[in-house]
Amino acid sequence: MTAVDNSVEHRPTLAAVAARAGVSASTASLAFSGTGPVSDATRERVLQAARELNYAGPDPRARSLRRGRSGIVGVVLEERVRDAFRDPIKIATLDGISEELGSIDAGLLVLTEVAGEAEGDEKNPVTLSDAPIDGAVLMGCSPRFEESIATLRARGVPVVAIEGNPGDDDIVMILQDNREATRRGAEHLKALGHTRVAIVALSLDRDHRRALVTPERIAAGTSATTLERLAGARDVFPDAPAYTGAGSYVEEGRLAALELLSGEASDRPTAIIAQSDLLAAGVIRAAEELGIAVPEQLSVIGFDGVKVDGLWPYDLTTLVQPAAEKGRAAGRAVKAMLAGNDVASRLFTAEFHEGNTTAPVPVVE
Amino acid sequence: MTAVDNSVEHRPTLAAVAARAGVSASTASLAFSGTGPVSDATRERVLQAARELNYAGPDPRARSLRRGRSGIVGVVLEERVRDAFRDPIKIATLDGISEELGSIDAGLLVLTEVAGEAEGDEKNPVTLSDAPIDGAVLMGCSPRFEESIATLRARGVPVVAIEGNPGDDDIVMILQDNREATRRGAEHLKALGHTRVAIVALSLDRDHRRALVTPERIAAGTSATTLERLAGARDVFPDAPAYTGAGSYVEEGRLAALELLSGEASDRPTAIIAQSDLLAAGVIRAAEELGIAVPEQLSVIGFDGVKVDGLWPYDLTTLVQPAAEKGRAAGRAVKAMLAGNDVASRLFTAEFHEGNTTAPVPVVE
DNA sequence: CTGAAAGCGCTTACAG
DNA sequence: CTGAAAGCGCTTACAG
Repeated sequence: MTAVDNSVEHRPTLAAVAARAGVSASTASLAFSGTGPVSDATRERVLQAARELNYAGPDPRARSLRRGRSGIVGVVLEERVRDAFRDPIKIATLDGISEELGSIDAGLLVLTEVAGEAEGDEKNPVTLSDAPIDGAVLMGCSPRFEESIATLRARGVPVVAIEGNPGDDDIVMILQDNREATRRGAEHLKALGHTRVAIVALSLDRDHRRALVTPERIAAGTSATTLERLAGARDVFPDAPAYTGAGSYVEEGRLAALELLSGEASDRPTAIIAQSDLLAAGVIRAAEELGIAVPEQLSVIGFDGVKVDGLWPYDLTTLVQPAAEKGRAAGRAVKAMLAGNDVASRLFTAEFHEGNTTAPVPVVE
Repeated sequence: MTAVDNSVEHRPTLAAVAARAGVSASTASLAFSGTGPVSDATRERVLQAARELNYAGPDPRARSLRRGRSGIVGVVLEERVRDAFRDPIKIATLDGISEELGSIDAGLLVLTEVAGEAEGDEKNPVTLSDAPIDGAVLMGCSPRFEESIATLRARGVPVVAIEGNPGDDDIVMILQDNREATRRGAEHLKALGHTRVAIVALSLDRDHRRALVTPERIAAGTSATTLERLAGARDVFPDAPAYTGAGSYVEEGRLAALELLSGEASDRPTAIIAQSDLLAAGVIRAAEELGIAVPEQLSVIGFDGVKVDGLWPYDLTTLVQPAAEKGRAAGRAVKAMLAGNDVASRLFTAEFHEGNTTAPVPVVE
């Protein structure tokens, strides 16, 4: 393999370009930024000089210092990249943010709250506390949430939180009607005659345990999203047993469903409310394995409205949350805050989608 | 919802902190950076003053200008965020990059080559040509590849390309033995007695067509990865028909396999080589639908070695590529280049994994 | 261990 | 339309 030379050459500066073009630095600057009035002839002379010197344009570092803006918005993930990006909702949200932040969808600095052993590390000084960001979007609530906000606040960086714990702070939030939406889904099941309903839940906290949900676990739960959706389901089915998966994955849904569907046909649930579409897909897989027909013998309902790849021929009954729109709203909120405007929090509504995975409760003969 | 006040306050400066602590700016700077020797008493005085003034630390923008480094590395995607992140290999690679770039896995600026209508846009000046990045990793080859490299080169930004077209430029590359690895997989099938083998391929170009592969399409193909894997399969099975999916998704694999498996049992393929694990998962789904048992009646082999969520009980026979390691290598390469070292390109090897989706060719009775 | 000075490369009022 | 000047906030040799 060829070794490539990467000696750091001396980059030319705007001053050098200006000198060669025979104009002042101010004029050269104007020629590049397109601000202020410059005669075509002069601009051309400057650009020509730049070409000759192989000058690629103003140094963004200097520009940010002078302008007091870097043009970069941080996206703070609560887990490492690999985990965060397995969640299609997070990706859709990220996509929405980037879309709003510039049609070139650029300028997103990915940061994580996974600090810890960062100390003895090499010098990568880009952390929440010293990244050159103009604003930040916090994705999801987490134990470090408060800390992150405090850090950012102290730096004067505007913050928007997506699905944080409401009332955490007087911070701009992008929220979701998790409880109400789940309740709507549950009512759909009720209307179909279901009474034996079980819940496959997301993680209640950072432990990511696979286990039955108990009142103790609920009391200790830290994930607002999980708790809200759980409450919504139990608004309609107060006694529905719930089992948490170790994450929002098909395989976790499958494992949870295998637990919940293990009983006799006569007393196993006739419907399962999953807290995400991926979990719901796993529930369907488990049902297939056990020879339980969906939706004839088991109704399944999800949450998210993402197209689960490979789920065909099922069209999942679910609550479609406007993930990309939430991202765009977050992006817009950051922009507005940067413009110095007051910004209000927003509550989004998930829409019920009736697919082909729910049906009337089977008649017992 | 409450509106939050975000008036941009006047942030204190290091100079203000120094003044309050009764020391020079130099000393205050030292107190924060931990470089140079400062007496404990002095440092404490500085930090105290900072606390009193609510100073959160040196401004990263000024620091980058002075140091000539921003601490940020750009990751250039060839498509928009939402598409790039549906590929588990890209995510694993990204994770490897971020891991290497700092254990806090921070400092990754996501950029895309999707320019186009960026002109009339609001001022988000963060593009490939003016992002404050110290280095860049190009993820995947693309038509704009050359252009991106040129832009970055002109700026003096060190570039590492993952799976670009080799020989594109004298650029540092992280490559993969796509052809040889696929050939190894094909030879495994041959050893099992298979002769009627078909290929489900990734996209050949940006068209993302679902169609049979023809010599013309190969000649016009721009995706090195697809072409290399195709060549590897045909090294062993020169006449194997190939069908391209519109992307690396389970559903695309399913559709392609439905085409390829449509014939009579007596002349349909007994084995399918898929160019990604997601495609392979789709092939398995299609086989299930058609009542073709895997691996008894159809052997399926993938590429990537990602755990496809929800594929249980299948353990896919595949070529495991070291995606995270490739990312780490890219990260390390960028770091080395920033340190002024010469860096060589690297070629990675995918390892054959024999799962339970391949078996001897069925006996025809 | 501490301070005075220079300067990173640009942009932006301000004059003309 | 163009230029001279100041300064964004910091860090880094260099002296002491």
